[in-house]
Amino acid sequence: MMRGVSIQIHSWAGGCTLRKIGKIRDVAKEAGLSIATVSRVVNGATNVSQPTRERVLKACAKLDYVPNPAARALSTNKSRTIAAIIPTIEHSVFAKYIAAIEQALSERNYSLVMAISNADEIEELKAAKKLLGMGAEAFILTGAAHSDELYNMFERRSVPHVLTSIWDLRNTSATIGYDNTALAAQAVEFLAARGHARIAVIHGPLAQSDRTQARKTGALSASQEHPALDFFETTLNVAGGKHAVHKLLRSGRQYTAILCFSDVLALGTYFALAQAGFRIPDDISVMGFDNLDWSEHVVPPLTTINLPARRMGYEVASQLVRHLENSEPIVPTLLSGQIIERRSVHRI
Amino acid sequence: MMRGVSIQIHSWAGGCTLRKIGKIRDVAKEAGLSIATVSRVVNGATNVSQPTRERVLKACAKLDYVPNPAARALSTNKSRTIAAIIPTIEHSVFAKYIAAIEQALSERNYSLVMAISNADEIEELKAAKKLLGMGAEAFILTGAAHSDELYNMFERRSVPHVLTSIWDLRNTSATIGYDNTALAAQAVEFLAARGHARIAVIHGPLAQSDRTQARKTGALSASQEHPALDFFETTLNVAGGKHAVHKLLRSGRQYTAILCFSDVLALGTYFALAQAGFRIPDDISVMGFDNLDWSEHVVPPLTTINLPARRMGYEVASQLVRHLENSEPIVPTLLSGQIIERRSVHRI
DNA sequence: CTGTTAGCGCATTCAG
DNA sequence: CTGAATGCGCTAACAG
Repeated sequence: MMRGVSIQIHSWAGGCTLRKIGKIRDVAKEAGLSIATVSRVVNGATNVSQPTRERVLKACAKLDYVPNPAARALSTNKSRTIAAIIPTIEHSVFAKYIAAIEQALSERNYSLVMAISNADEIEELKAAKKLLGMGAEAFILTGAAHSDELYNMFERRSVPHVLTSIWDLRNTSATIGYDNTALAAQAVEFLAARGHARIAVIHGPLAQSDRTQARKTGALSASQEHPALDFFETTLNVAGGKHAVHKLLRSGRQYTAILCFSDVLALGTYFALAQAGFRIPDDISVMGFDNLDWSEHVVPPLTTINLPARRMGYEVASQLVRHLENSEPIVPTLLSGQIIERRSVHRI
Repeated sequence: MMRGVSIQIHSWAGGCTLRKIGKIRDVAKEAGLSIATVSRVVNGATNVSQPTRERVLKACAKLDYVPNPAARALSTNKSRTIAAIIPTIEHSVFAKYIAAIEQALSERNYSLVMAISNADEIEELKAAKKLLGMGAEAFILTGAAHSDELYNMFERRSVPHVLTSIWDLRNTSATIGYDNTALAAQAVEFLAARGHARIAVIHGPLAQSDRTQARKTGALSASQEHPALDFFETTLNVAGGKHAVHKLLRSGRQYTAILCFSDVLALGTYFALAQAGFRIPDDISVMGFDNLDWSEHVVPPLTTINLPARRMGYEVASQLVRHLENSEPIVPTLLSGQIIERRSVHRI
């Protein structure tokens, strides 16, 4: 191993005086104190006299001292790193959610390592192993459907983890999220209350998402024969929404409303309907799920269900940090979503 | 410090036999070999006999051995962590880009730590310091506009970094991206070639984005009085696109085409135009920038400029890893974007 | 091919 | 309030 030799091949680094970046020992020498004292002030211990503290701080500044995170992690057995595994980050509510987690973690001086599982349990397991092997202290997962091996690994190593985007007390892992079942039921009731008796429901792949499954269950529980519900499964993107509408139109059945289990699908629905010459909400009502930032700006503004994505990210991150730092238990938390009534649903 | 004591308060962890997770010494003991040998096979050294290797592997499996990343990082002075700072992750091409980086890094057993700067140099600097203090070995930035202090920090510590989403050889830092100026010029030429003589250009905040500035420069350079260009600055989201169109309509000038410097703005444009009773492209043409995944599914399908976001993410990640591992230089790379002609632009 | 050993940089006892 | 000494778990010389 070449110790102390730093190779430098960046053309942009030429011509500058590169003082050596200080380690804790250098700072101690510079300040004429011991490394223990330096460590104390750097870590905010209170048992250091004010003059000493200032001497150390000055030395730190002079040497541009940044504690080596690996050494610190090795010594404390804490990496200050939390992992999040999400099914996808593109065109979805997850971007919002991840942004919130990142921010909350950042404020607490933690870092986020992220992996994308593509809604695949095997990929997820692989990612989790890698993340663990990179020092993640805790995991944020989406939904409750994960491989047994993943759960076993967490259990075996006592890795704190929380399940998000769902609300399911049957689960033994801590859960912070919203109740997809109840929310979908509310959506159906909302539509029924406005006189819709035959509703087409467009949703993403059931096999890949227990959130979608929960929503379907909820919709079904709210209908009980009335209103009549027909389900159309499709891919979870704008194209999928369009295809589903085409199919639904060809089915020949007369729907007065379309409920989409994602705003992205609703956007596709808007375009397919426009193409087919239907006006929203006069000819047919459309309702979404997610309340993405553009949902209120489509025409007509989309009636949808607001999901507390930001709040969820914030809550998960802060609870996990509290747990890691003070061993506070993770308290299962139900966050509320709500129907945002705009202009895309008509009363019949 | 409490060493070796792992606190466990997860209700879900009860009832399972928690064998102690092995360290390298435990594995060595289990296999009846030295820790050096274990280290060798774990790190894929070739100078280990096959039988020995197998004994080690078996012991690793038995003890569920995962090398401690902090110890490894401390010893090798390498964290296998790369940082990316992006302006935003929501509703944008950055989600796609980050997904690509994550994937490429993941394949090489690196991890990505991400921060969101909200297009603010001060926030960015703060984030970079934190990320550095968390062990990031290299940085991926967006654009070329960064605080001097950030550049100095990188120079002083010899931190490899690459600027992305732009192409600017005047810059001293390595750059991997696309040529916003040229692409915007092409867009204007494309429109001009189809007979558009008066074009409204809608774009996001210039002050926050040198990419937007470059696009404006490019558009201007391609017009030279003809076609006539009017610029409308707005917020970079669907609402912004709508507002800009409202303003542009109120201006009273007759535009035959609207060029949006982002597909997100184009989406807002679609809705504003629909609201105002204009048909695309019969009454007015619309062109975008980004080629987001839904762009081909809006109605009419959006003519736009494809940005190589995925390829860029992949390229940056792999070059950075090669640089870190083999000291290969980062080669400035221009990736090509191209006009995707669909149905939203009319020939006059 | 395998084992012994010396740090990596830091936090934290334990003395003083 | 401050300092000296120990070890976190691992990699990489170096010896055999």
